[in-house]
Amino acid sequence: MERGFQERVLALVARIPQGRVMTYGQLALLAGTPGAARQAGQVLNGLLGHTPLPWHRVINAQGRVSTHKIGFGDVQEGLLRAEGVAFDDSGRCDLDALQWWPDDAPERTLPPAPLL
DNA sequence: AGTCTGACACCCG
DNA sequence: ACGGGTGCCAGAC
Repeated sequence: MERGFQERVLALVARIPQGRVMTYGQLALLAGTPGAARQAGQVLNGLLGHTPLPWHRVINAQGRVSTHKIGFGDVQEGLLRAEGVAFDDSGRCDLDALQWWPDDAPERTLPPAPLL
């Protein structure tokens, strides 16, 4: 049943707490495939509308939703707002404050610590 | 500081 | 075996 990458991404998405977010690149990283951010996006693209998973809690590294193309932009933003996520005028949210990392994340998949 | 562009990486059908 | 795709990053404007 294990499909590998896809299943791991979905498992991660399922764990994102309400009011928090993860990025595509982050999902790929934690799924064990750094650089496969676009594939993470493709995985999510498949389940829009027919999934119990909190797909709307996944945004891009710029802190903005990437679903406008597919017509789910407003929906996603609305769902996040309902959870307390604030978006500024340019449609961005504060990733530093809202991005969620699993507590059991291996150290090498942790966010780069500021060295200064 | 903000926005746009192009090269790049990579799983899945 | 091959190309697409909800991205990412670095560099230019």
